[in-house]
Amino acid sequence: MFDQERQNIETRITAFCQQHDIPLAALKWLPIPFAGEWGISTSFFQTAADEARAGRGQGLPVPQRAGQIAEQVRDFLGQPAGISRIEATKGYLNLYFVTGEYARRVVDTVLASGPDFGRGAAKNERVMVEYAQPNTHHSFHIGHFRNTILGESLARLVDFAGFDTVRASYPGDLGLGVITVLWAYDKFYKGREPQDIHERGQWLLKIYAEATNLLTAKENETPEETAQREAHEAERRELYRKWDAGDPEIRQLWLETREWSLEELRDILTMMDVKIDVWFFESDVDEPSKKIVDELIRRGIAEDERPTGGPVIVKIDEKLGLAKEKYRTAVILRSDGTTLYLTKDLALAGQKFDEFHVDRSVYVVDNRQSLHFQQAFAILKLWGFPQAEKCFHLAYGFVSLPEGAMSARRGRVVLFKEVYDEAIQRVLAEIAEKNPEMPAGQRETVAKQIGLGAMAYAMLSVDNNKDIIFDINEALNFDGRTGPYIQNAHVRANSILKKASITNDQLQGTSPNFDYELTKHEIDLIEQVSRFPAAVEQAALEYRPLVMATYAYELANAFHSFYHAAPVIQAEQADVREARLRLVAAARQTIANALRLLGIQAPEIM
RNA sequence: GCCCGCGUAGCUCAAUGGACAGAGCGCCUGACUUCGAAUCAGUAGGUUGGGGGUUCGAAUCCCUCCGCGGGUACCA
Repeated sequence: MFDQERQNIETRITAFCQQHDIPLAALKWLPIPFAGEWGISTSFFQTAADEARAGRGQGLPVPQRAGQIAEQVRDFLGQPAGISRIEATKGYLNLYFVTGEYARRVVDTVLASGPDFGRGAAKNERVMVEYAQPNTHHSFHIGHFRNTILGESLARLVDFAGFDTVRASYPGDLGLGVITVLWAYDKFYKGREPQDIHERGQWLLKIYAEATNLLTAKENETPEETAQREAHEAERRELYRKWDAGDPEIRQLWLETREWSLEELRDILTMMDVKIDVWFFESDVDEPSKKIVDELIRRGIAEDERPTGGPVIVKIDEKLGLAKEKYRTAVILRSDGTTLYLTKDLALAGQKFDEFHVDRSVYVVDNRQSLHFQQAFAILKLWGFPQAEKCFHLAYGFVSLPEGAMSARRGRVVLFKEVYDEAIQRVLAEIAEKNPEMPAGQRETVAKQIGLGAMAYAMLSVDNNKDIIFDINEALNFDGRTGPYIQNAHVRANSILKKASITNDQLQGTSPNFDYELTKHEIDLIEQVSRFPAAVEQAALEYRPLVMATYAYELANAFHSFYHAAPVIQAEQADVREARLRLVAAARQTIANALRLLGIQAPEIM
């Protein structure tokens, strides 16, 4: 936030080093890691080490020489504008800000920018984020939730950081799993579906588990059972054949049942406030992907082994001249001419580049598919797409249960909707206990905001490449490092401002005066607020919502501490009261912005 | 076999080359006639899986070993 001042000081340090023939290494600036004072810091270890290596050292050990340079620089800089004091210690140079002046500038900037505080400059690059890819004919489970909240948060981050952002969803709507549900529905359950869209989704899941059971060979089957199972299997195969041939009746049934799943998906996305820009279906890229295989064969990238009964393959390692097996050999078309997951992903990527002109493409998909994406990106590169370099698989650890992996086949899944309903119940109970005055009409809305906030934060506050063993009591914890903790900070800030009956216009009208002796808690809070733009930038460039999740907690924590330690409305001096009111407003705004980037709502009361 | 990921406090996790490895939960102490206690302040808890190396400086980078998970030619 104080780039200009930093620039000026950097220029002067560079000049000093040139004068004294010191080979200055690139300056890295960090916040001073000691609470209570506020400033920036850099060190001269690298410079001293470079100097020694070049044989130009003074014969001193590196740490000592670094300390010496730091002291000389301190003396040379004197008292720059906006800096209250400079300290050279243990090879580090610490620059402490004139707190009042910087505090005012931070708070002014936040209040003037409002919801745009922290927004990055336009990057002139288009990013597509692909997430929310559940299979149809199933229900949305807690693993899909991790995927969706991760993708949505990332999309909001890159958008806010200044990228032109396109949100894409790619539901899997074909394959044997889908056909299995169609078969069982048609044979046993036709017309008996529940009307509620979530009940219907769960019902489809039950049918799938049941059908899989019917089609799986058992130990000690009687001959009758075996015959029965084989008859079922033959029916399923026949159904697949008819679907593949485009049988109108089967296609109609397929579209109708697919729509049930999509209705459920859209409803959940609405609850999560996710707005997908582009829908790709696997079935849409099935045919186009076959043409790509032809092209890859023509250009000598793929090898067609079909004449000898084999599939179409790409020997990736060989094509790249790698000795060790890394990408291996990928099959891109079955020997019977039907497509694979990889085939369709090639076609999809082609569409993203050609039709949507994306510069970067991020795939939010679980880490079991890492090899798949490495192969896909390698083939795209061989195919000649320059954007292949900017394709990124955001792999995340899959969500499992204490009793093992979730399995739709076995019906062993934790559904998003079950957890969501439970979350609302728990929040309502909490409200009844903690805030009995809350009007009945508001409770449901607030319960949704808090319940979803807890669920989202539980997913986002863990690094994406870590597996999660889902525990509902952990996910719906409202104390400590959680979504509700951050939301509560927003509510408290809001409550103070409401009680002071101060309007936004009044807040913006005058500039706060922070010329009194600021407490440690005020300085900490202001520092956290000022860090927000950097946190946005880092999270977006590293594709890591976790960075924002961690930041949001630290900001809320600074606010809660401030809240207890520093009276606002009850401040004795009028100027302190005014300044703190504006600081509270700035904190409220920053918390709201941070929550928004995590896909979490910022409630007014709770 | 090979490839990828992970291993940090009792538990769940941060910190990805910088100053003393930080939080939450749990344990124990305190703070509500006070701007909302879904909160705050404090105590205790660590040879960062083992060993070696690079570096002024390593949880972080390199090598090696151990353990766990995932993947590994016609599933997605």
